[in-house]
Amino acid sequence: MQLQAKYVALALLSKRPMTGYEIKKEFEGAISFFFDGSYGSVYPTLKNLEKEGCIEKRTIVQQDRPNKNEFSITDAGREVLAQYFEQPVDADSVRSDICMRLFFGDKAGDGELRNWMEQSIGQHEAKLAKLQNLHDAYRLQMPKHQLLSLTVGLQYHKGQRDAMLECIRMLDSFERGEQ
Amino acid sequence: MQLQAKYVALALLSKRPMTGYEIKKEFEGAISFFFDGSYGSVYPTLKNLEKEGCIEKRTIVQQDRPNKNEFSITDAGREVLAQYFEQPVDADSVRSDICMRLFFGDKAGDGELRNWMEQSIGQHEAKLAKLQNLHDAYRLQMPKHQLLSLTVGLQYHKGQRDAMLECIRMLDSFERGEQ
DNA sequence: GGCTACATGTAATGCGTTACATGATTTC
DNA sequence: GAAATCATGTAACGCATTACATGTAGCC
Repeated sequence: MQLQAKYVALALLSKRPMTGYEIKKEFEGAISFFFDGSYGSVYPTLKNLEKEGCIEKRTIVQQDRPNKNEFSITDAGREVLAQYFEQPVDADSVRSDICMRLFFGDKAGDGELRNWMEQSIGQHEAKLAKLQNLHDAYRLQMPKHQLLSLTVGLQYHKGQRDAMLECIRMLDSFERGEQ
Repeated sequence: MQLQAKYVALALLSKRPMTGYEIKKEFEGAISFFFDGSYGSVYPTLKNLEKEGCIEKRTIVQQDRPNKNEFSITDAGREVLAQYFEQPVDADSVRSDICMRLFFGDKAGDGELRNWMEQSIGQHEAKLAKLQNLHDAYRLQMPKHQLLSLTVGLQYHKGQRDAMLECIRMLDSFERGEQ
């Protein structure tokens, strides 16, 4: 059983009822470290979950804004979520373009390799800043397990940024002929 | 342009001609850190690449073994690969079941959380051992950029393992009431 | 006047997974 | 005798992505 939008949505709805729009917002916060999904995955996922009886829709009419569809989890949904948590932990899956480029970058010059690594460093630092903000802003109200998850995310981006910096140093030393 | 089986296969074939079976083997080695794919993705991918003129098939008849289909990259394929490398670096994508469980694990007991983290530690250590073996065995023959990629992979698994250990310590201190 | 936030969805397409299907040879 | 390695593929299905499509309200 792998991590998919379905379970993340269900887990969010187990805290409180939400709209698709709000779920997507959550995907962009602390969750963005371990999962990401677009509207194109959120709405179809909700539709399926509703069809399966895992969630229920309630339409909230608004005059000044577009109407909302608010979903709440059902007992069946809670059961599906519980079954997910009973499964063995699935290994993390990583897809890394930068590593692909490092691995196969024999035809790229050192300048290009360096440029790629700097792009990657920028990406990790942006995410780091985001997670750090969340951490600083909500540390005190956040349930302890959420803090644990954030810790892992912070570690990941720090570790990858540092690994890139280390690689740049390695490149430098290669250039100086210290093979 | 995201990292997909297509580009990994093309990059492997840019080094030397290979069969689908060999490509799958490569997926299980150092590449496994940044990409993974099953036979069900390898063979259809090769078929598509051939249809697009990016690779060429040569059947090698063997008497004692099943026949092989060996693929080599064409100029068109080299061009497609070069275009891939010209794109901006795509951010790494991570999907982490363990972080999902930490984030939403409010209903799980501390024992369960700990058990999950230990599973995760085991997974990272297994990968670590594999990459470390590759590193030790081929460090001297390996091109420098492949070494860089391995460095990043090692860092990742070490970092995640250590983050899990840190989380276990945090759990302990929560338990002792040091909120 | 333009951008952002709010709010929902569909259609086409692509990519990948799992399971199925086969079968010889070599090694323990 | 059993298991692993070599070797190739298909079919069904599921999940996700991208782009499209629409429209208001409030802020700068």
